[in-house]
Amino acid sequence: MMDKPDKDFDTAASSAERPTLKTIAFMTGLGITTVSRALKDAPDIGHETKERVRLVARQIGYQPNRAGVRLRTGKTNVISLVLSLEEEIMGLTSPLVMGISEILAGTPYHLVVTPYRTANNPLDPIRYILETGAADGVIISRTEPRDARVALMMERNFPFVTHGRTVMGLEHPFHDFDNERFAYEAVRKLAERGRRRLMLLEPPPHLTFNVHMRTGFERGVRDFGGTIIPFSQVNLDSSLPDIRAACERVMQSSDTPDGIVSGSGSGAVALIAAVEGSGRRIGHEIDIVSKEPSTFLQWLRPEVSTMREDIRLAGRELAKAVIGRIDGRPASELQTLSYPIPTD
Amino acid sequence: MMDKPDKDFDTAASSAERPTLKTIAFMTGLGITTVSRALKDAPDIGHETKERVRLVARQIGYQPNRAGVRLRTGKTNVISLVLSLEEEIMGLTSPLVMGISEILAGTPYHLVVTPYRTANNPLDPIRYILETGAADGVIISRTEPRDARVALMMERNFPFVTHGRTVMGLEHPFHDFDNERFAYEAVRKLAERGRRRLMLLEPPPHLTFNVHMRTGFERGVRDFGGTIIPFSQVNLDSSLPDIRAACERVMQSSDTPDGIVSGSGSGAVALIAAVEGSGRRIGHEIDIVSKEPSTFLQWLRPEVSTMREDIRLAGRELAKAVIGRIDGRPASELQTLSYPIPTD
DNA sequence: CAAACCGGCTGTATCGTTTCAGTATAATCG
DNA sequence: CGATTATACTGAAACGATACAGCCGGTTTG
Repeated sequence: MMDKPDKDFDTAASSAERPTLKTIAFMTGLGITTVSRALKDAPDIGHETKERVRLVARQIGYQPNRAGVRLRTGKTNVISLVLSLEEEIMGLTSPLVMGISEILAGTPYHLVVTPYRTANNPLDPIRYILETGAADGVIISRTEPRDARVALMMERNFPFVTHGRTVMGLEHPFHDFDNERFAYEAVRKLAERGRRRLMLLEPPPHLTFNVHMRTGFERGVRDFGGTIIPFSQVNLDSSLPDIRAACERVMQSSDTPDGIVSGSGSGAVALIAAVEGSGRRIGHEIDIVSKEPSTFLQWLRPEVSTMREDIRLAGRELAKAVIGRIDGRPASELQTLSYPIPTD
Repeated sequence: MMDKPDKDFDTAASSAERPTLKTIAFMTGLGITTVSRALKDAPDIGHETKERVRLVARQIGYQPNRAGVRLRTGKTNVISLVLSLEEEIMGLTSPLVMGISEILAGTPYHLVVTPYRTANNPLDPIRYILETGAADGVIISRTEPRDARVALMMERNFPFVTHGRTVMGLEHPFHDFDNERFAYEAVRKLAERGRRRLMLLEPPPHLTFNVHMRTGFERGVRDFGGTIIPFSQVNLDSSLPDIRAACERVMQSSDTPDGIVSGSGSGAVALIAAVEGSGRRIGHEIDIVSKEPSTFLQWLRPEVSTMREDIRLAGRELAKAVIGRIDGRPASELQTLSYPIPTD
């Protein structure tokens, strides 16, 4: 039967097993406590001892057991990226994840993706994280002006950062793209081409950047002249076929635009299809300015004027901000804005 | 100074703190062990007792402490998605992550994104996970025919799934898109339009699906007739400007194609730009067939024939496969293929 | 009728780490 | 010189969960 496994020769120095503090303690002849404190550079450990411990630790490739640390201290070394499962529509998740990962790679933090269905309460994942202590910090997007998630995490004093700003008189870390500027510059471009009847494919109304983009748009129209063609039946969250259909309807109405601003690259695709479907040619009867995440439009429709939003950068900034917050830096130092990048 | 925190009224039943087994044990009057075993539906616990425990647990919203479980059992409840930081190029990370999350949402598993730089050894993240026991299962992509990561994980008998197949006589879980079929059908389409001088923008040579796609392409050319215009200076990993430049060169040479197959949507964009830049019109002097991840091309260049690859589905299949493997199901049951989706 | 068995429950040890409250030795002080 | 203090180190307890080896009262068995 020979069932008894010949374990427990692991008094300390076994080689196959993963090294722990105990292993180092045995090898150096020190106590576990001493090793622990030496590795954290505590002031009450002798200099030479620290050196010795560090050397051994490096040699045997010691890495603290995450479960042990987490159980004892509550520190998870996890950053949670909270995403709507439907977010894909905008396809901006890839670069965001990459940007975050890039920063986290140099830290002990792991990135955990925590999804939720927009149908459900977006507070659910936040509650989960708060209640179970699943992460040390959270990154959220689709930020609303009065965002319940922000309120909740502020109240609990939990480190987080938002992709997008809020309007609730609470100081918290954020990174945002200057959508107001984008829209303003977009209108300027259209005006320069003599366009006067302007239309905006806007962000979903409940999200903060809806206000920003519309503000920029309206300010542009005011400053550069023109009229606004309403187009609020659809928004950037609408399906592309819906956007296309809505745009086709407008193009067949009596009140048609000669300039369109699109808040996203994929939205622009639908608009282009609709516009061209109506027999109009971009650059001739009508102009379009779009935000472009990658390099698509620029090549397929050079007539469409674009400005880039660097989402990977956003990821990096967001990661730096949460970590900053976890490290106790004040929120006011962790608020950054990025600007439209010209794509000539 | 009133510094002493009034903790430790937590003998068991405190309400603010997160409930543990101890809490339930106190409330039910049972031992901690009993509660633990009752919740796992162990056979040696009375029926009524189980009911009682379950009821209380549900009432107070008990959730096992992950660190506790992990420390004791080694079970992490983590699935690690190992990604190249440069993978973004193909932009397929979003839907992949969404698909995986969708499945994981119904399980205790969390999704951790583990990045690496392609410059470094792709084995690094695998070694890290293996050595630190950072996950219960791994999902890898950019699979090679003789993939060292696969060999390593098989040897250690560690649960994983590959996005793409290998050719090393080892039976392991995978999900793959039938790129051979895709290329074959692509050639068929071109042939139907009378195209005879065919060119393929192929996957990176070291990845398995390079072989698949080329096999399908070559089989198609053989079956439907035509000649192959070599185009191996660039591949799907090349930058779009590089692809464009290479394609422009070909279009100016004496040996020009009249039909092109593109292994990716973004690659197609570069090809289109080059082709049109050379004065040729798609659908007239030349035809292009492309794989399309989203709905872009179809609308901007309806002349380009496309077939969709459902990456979100891939994410779902991959997630199901790792979990299956973790649950001990044989690899042979966890191998799936998905097929090109016509985009009419 | 003692022995074996069974159902249902529980105490203890353990995973790896950190915190707390020390201890031992040597140096400093009045 | 005894008492204080600093320096360098250490054992025990705890975080929450699970595996293991019991325990106890009652029934079956030979």
